[in-house]
Amino acid sequence: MNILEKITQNKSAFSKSERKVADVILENPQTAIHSSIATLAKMSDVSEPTVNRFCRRLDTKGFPDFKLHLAQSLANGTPYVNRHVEENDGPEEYTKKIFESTMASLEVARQSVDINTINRVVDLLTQAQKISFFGLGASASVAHDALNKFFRFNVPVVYFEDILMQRMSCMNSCEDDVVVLISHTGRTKSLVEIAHIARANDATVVGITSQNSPLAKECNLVLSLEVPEDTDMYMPMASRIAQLTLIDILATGFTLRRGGKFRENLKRVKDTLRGSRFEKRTD
Amino acid sequence: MNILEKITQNKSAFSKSERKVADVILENPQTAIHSSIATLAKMSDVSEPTVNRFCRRLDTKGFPDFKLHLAQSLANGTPYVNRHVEENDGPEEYTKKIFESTMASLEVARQSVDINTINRVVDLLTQAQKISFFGLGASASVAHDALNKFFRFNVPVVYFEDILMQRMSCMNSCEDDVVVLISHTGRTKSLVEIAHIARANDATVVGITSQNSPLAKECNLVLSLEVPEDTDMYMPMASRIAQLTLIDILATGFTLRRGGKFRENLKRVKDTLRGSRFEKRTD
DNA sequence: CACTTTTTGTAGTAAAATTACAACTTTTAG
DNA sequence: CTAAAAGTTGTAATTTTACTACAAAAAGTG
Repeated sequence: MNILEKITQNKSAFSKSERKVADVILENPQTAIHSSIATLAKMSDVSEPTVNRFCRRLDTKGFPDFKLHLAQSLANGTPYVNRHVEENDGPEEYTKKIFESTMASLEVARQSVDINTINRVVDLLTQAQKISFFGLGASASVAHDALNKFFRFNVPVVYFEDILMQRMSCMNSCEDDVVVLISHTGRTKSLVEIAHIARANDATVVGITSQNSPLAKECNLVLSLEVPEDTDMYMPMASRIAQLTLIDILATGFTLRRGGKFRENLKRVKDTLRGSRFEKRTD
Repeated sequence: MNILEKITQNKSAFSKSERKVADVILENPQTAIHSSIATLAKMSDVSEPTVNRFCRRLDTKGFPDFKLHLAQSLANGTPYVNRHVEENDGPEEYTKKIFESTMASLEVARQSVDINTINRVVDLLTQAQKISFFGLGASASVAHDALNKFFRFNVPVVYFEDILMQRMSCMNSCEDDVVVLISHTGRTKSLVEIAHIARANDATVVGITSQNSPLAKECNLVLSLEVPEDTDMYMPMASRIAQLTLIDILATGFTLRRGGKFRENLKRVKDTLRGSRFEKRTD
């Protein structure tokens, strides 16, 4: 239980002054653990007992105990909380916030992902005759990335941006074909339709989408990623990073399943790129 | 600096009573962090100042500070490390490793990134007449993603996969145009050439690449990301996640620079997508 | 607007940690 | 072997820190 996340979660349940304390701590947790209750109270512009009450509200025994929890959270490797970028943030602030939010989202994604489903999807992919990756909008670039990875495996892999091409491709799919559909919301109509078409043609449909969405319901298997999306910017950010990481995991699972010989093959694929590059100076 | 290891190491340098304290703490560190100096002194059968001196000898400010260090050491050590996937890893292991490696890489990227350059690139982008994003191979999907983001800003934005199209586009570029080139290695020949062409036509060239690479040398500005790439799989993984995060940062900086009215516009862009989606049930 | 409930701060109290100093060991040089 | 020096340890006083009780203020509620 990361106490920093706990603070952000319970933030709405706090009182006005308690929220002041929360803000100061989230802003600079490293300072917080090295401060006394008096200095922290002054920094937050509240009284000492308020700080104490704040600690108790987080199910700690008191201020020293709270500091211990905080210290552990910081050491835990997850000092990352999803904090929204604000109007007046300078480059330093928003850079920091975006990096941290991304890492926090990855942590959440990691915990929400189902290992068994991953294993089954890897199974399917290794046995597939043809693999298709489709996504629209922001998820298109994720599908694009998946193409780039699986293409190296010398498996027939398909990727289209055009929804008509996607439809036609699915129409021609058959058993032993795997169609991977990527959508954060899982509510993009044409993608749901594609899922339907693919299944009607006996292909196996895997969704990288959110649970219980219309798309998820059309899929044979769902790799759900419950990532809190930063909606302030009206752009998908954290969700597609999580999706990409999932693609990495599937690709890795794929290569591992194929064994050592297969990986030598991958090395050869990479080596053919050498001609297109400037040599690395070996100094 | 794990303090528990430090204790075992320095044990020989301790005095007799200090060693008693060390033993008690090593025996049961979990109890130690929840004890006061008095109880710990009693447990170790020494006086309170001895415990205090013991703490100081470990380069801590005193007993409370020592407890903080101890708490951090007990909190699972350092979880986010770049650990390579191995031959016999099961789904659980490689999933965990990939998530953690990705997060570790983001942490490294965050520290290596230069805020000033980000700020200057954001400056350039906001003032650009036309913005181009080009990348090849794995970086193509990053450029693709950038297109998706900047396209929403109602700025002329260009993206091509085809190197000939890329060349022609750069050939037609002029002052006030910004060309963003993405390449992990910075040694892809055709991308270096494109950089050269763009600069010859007075466009500003921004590289998202590694420092001191041939590409970096051709650029006006370089956003360098020193990310340790997992080469075991012969595929770019962590590097492109870092690149994408950088794109998020640039996009965010862009919107912030444009101010609040602009962001309402973004919301409208997002709202137009609604027709293409199934309604979210509000239950 | 009077009442209750919640929130917040003040002042006093208790506890914990630190310091100064003295007593006790251990070491070492003659 | 012993006396001075250096190092170690504990006692007691001091300071810092955290907590509690209670009252004032603010926010809800009928």
